[in-house]
Amino acid sequence: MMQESGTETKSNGSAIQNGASGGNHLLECSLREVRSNGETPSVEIGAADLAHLQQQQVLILAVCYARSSPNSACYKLNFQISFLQALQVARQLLLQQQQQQQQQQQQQQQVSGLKSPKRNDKQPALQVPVSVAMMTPQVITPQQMQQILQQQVLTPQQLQVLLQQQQALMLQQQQLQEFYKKQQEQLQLQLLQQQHAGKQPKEPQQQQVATQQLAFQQQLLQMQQLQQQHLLSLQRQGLLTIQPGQPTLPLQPLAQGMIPAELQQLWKEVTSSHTAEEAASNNHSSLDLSTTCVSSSAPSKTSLIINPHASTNGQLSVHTPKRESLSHEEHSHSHPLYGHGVCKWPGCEAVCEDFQSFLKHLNSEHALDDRSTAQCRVQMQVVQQLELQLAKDKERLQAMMTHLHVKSTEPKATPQPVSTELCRNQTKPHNSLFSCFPPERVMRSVVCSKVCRCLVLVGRLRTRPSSAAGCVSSPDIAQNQEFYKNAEVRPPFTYASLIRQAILESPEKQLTLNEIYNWFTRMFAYFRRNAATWKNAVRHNLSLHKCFVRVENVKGAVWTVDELEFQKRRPQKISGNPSLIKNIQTSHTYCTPLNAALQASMAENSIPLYTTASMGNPTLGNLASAMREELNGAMEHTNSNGSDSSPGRSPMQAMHPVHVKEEPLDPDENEGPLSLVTTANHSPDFDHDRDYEDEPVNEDIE
DNA sequence: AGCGGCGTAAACATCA
DNA sequence: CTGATGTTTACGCCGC
Repeated sequence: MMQESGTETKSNGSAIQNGASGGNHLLECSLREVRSNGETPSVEIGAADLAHLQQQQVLILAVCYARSSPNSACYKLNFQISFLQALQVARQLLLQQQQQQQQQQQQQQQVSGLKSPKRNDKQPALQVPVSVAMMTPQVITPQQMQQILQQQVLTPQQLQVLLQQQQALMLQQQQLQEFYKKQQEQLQLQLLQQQHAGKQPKEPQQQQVATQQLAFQQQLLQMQQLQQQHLLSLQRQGLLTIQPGQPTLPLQPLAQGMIPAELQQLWKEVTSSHTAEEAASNNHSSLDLSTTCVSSSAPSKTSLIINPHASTNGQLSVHTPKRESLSHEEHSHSHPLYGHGVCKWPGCEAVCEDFQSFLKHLNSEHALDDRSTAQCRVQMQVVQQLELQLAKDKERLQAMMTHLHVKSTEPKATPQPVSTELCRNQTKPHNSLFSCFPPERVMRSVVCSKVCRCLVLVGRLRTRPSSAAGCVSSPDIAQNQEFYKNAEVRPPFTYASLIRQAILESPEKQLTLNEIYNWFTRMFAYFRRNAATWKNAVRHNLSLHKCFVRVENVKGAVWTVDELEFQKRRPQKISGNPSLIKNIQTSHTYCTPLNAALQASMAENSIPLYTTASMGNPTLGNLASAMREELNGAMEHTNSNGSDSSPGRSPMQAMHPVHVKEEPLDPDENEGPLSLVTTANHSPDFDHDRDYEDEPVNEDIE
């Protein structure tokens, strides 16, 4: 996500830069025009002209910005910010210019016929706004980034509203711009006439221009008020957070760059809270993403604050007593973790009668510990995935509309990240394994709870798709299938179970080794790297386990599954963990794979936390929330050593008997998860499977 | 602490 | 000789 937004920022920046350079060119040309128009123009005219052109330039920048990459949600808000900043700059320019004009008029009236005094304010008037305007798209301030990040949780409806409002504002702005342009032309004409025709000021015209300027200024004021209302409206909707001490129009922090530490902090803050207050008061704390999240006890909106200097016992020290004294009534209604008398901490839902009790609950139940940290991370991933999902769905919508309304045109071939490319490939026929499922499996999955529904399909990779007419799979099912397909998260299943699944999915219930390889790489993004390692493991498992039988075939050797041996292979005991049993009972099994999946995800991301490589693929919100829910229960049993992110094995084996009882229709279920210990000698190479990349794998076609 | 399951690494053999 | 395939052993981690 960060990479994506960074790219957008970069592209937007270049777009603006182009616009800026174009604006400079325009400015120079206009200057030449003015100069070539006659005699040496007066400085006053030059300054006014410059200011005018600067304003135009700023507006051009905003328009260029607006049209640079219209697909991105980030972009829209980014543009909103830049647009308003540009407007602010334009307004300042206008006021400045009007002051100059007023001075000029006064001087002309008072000292008629005299040459205007030279001013040296030409350079500042030229340079400062331009530099500010050019800086705007290049340097994303922390506040902007926060707004951008927060904005990414918008619903499509909100985005639509935002876009409409933005367009309305742009329309008004354009009208104002035209009006102002005309006015400026008049003014120029008038001044030139004054210069050429003599030293007699023409009062009526000047008064008319002054009146127009006044009207324009009022209009601009209204415009600004409208924008402020717009911002307030956004703020009210929770789309924007404006710091109390900050001007409504975020002009001031333009010169601030975004150092990585700030980005990290912002990311954490945004993903853990909905306010920028703490960012303002804690912007000194640079931090590492590997540090743990801290559950805040502050009564402010901020629920999670990252501060490496904070004490690690959960008693947060970052919030000030002053903030503590903020009215609870004000925050109780907007605390993201409290609503309707229920703690909104993911998976908690503890009933808190009032805000005070909620705070107590928050401090006691959600203090800094392994569980809260893990939940925080999961929440971050959830947000991340939702953002990606939103972007993907928007792209889909665009493609659908394009397809339905512009049938003849070819779909745009926009450059996509590898992950997105893979996602698109899923729609190809040979990758339709997960898009269609036998109806009975779909029905069975519907019976399960939300949590389990994700896991059933994630865990037991589906069999062949039925005919096209039988494709009744719901979107979330297909999406769930796509999770491991796209996210480089280690699947929570053993090699043996995966091999078995691959073989059983084949029409002949037999696969060659290479076909097994291909199945792995096709179904799991995780297995598209470190091929030597996992392929060795596959071979090792095939040889090791008696359940895999090598059969000499005409085409060579194929591998089959001895189901009896496979069932015999695992010890079947359900012991110990009461909460595990509870989980099994309450969730109709299949939940432990989720736990393992979650932990796998965490382990995967704990080293390069939230890299695009590991998380840069869309996945399901429900899976993520399921992971959260599962974590709430599962984390209770993990040891308290936070440094150990290796999942250990969830007791899938223990669940097996229960599962068989509850779902007798399904003989193939999950087994023990893959050991998710991330070994240190994992080579960082990206050894993509050649088979996967070179040939359109389709073992299903016999 | 020991056991068993599992993943990983590696050595080795066989074969095309 | 090389690479794919298959077998085996060793080791460490983890849960029980």
